[in-house]
Amino acid sequence: MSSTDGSGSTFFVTTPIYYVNDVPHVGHAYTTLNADAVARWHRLLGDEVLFLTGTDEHGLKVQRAADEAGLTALDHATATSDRFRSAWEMLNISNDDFIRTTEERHHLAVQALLSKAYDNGYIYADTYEGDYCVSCEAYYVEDDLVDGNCPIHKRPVEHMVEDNYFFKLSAFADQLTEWLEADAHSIRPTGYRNEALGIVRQGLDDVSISRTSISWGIPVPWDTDHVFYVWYDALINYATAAGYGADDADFDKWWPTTHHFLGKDILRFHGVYWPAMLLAAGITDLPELHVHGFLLIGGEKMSKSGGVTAIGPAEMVDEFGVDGFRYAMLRNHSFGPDSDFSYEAIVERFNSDLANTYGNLVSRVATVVGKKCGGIGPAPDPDATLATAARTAYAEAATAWEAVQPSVALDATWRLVREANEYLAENEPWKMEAGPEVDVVMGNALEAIRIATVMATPAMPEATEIAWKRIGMPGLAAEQRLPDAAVWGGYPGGVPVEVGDPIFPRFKPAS
RNA sequence: GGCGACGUAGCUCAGCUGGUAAGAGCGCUCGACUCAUAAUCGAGAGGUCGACAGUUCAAGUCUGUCCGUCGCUACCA
Repeated sequence: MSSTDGSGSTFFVTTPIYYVNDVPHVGHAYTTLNADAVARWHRLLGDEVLFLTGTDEHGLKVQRAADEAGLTALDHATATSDRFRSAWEMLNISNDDFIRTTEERHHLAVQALLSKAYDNGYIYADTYEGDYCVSCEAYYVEDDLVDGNCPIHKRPVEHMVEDNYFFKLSAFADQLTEWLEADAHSIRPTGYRNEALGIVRQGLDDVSISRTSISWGIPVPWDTDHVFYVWYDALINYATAAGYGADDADFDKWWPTTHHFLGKDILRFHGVYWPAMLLAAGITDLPELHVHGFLLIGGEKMSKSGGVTAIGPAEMVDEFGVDGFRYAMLRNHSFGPDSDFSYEAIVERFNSDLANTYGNLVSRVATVVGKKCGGIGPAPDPDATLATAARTAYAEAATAWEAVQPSVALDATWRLVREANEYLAENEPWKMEAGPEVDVVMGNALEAIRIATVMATPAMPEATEIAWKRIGMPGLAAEQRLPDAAVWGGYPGGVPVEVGDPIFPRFKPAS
């Protein structure tokens, strides 16, 4: 199940598929960046990685938005889907696949998977009558309504009577409980696993999974008057991309190593409904979930309905650069709990960690090598004291990445960078005469930079390549293979070191 | 109402199954250095670990109550 031994395991990692009616914001970026960083770490380990993101495009809300815009639902979905695609390109997201739920391959997989559940007796027809909120695309019981309005959108509900297909969620309570209790890695961090257990314990009702009132969806194959309700088509995207129903060998290869990244708001769907659907279809390998909290602004939730201004990733990238933004997002927020997002915190982080500690280290080392070593980076000393720091940093970072704690991993990585700065202060190579003594000091500093740079590539794919070239390393930092590349002594020596402009110029707020 | 999370230095947070004299980064003060991006290095100040009670030889670390903040309770990461 775990795939971090670096021996060519597979690793399938996903983000949620984002609803096309949304505009990409910092929250979407947060989930996606964490998944991306973990995907990149696994590539460093030599794992074969399949990293999936995409867009969720069915449902009445999309259809109505398209009507308003005077477009077909598909054209509208395409236009909005592209906003996510370009946002992820801008953020250097290394997804291997981008799925759209409107794609043929997805329709086939959904129909195949749910047909299987139907054949297995877990889907049945029934009539549903109730008050329906179009915005939610959900029924409400009277107790939930606020003055006859939808409690979320505060708009009138519509009374509807529908023949629906229902998923026998109630049949899976025991299996879900067993899975959650037996597998400590089923849902992490643990708090969210407990929440999922709580949901199951509170009792599971069967859920309606089809609609006759809309056509913008995936037809129910055994009754084409119906389309599947958007959530039940959406979740299946993960299976689609892994090859479900299309390529059994592919599916068998990827599915056992599935890791879903998601925010806590959709824990119910991913931690309860989705595993039950898989079980209903006879798939007993259940995914691992990595659940994170919300980014808060001034302690308040950031969302449309929360009324807090949503911030676009593009403006953050304009301010801090792609890698500055990526690093700050990963380093400032512990993966799991809610945490405060602030511009000031990013500025602090950028200046402290990137400009002062890492960027400045590269600059000062390059300059001294230029002056004392003729611009040629010397080889490190195999027994340098810094070697211990490097070993510790790698061990801690590797553990943290494995546990999906990027902030911890980067903290560990930066300890090595700080120790390199300390090492220089202790040895004062700029005071020495050119010769073997300086060479050893500078070789060690360069080696520390090399190792830290490899370890930082998941967070900063561009800047690390610049640093990699500066210190004269051939190839790409991202092409290195861990753990070997983190072993002390990999810096070859005898290669040219270039001074260049600061990689991260210190940030001065516009004000 | 139900379920849950959180409350540790000015700020953001680490502190696993209880046991060396409570930690890190940032910020602040002082000092050093001058290779470097007004960067770096060192030293220091600063906390009765939300409150109360309990369990224990021993509690941020377990139990209970309370106070405070927040979230979820079908569809916004």
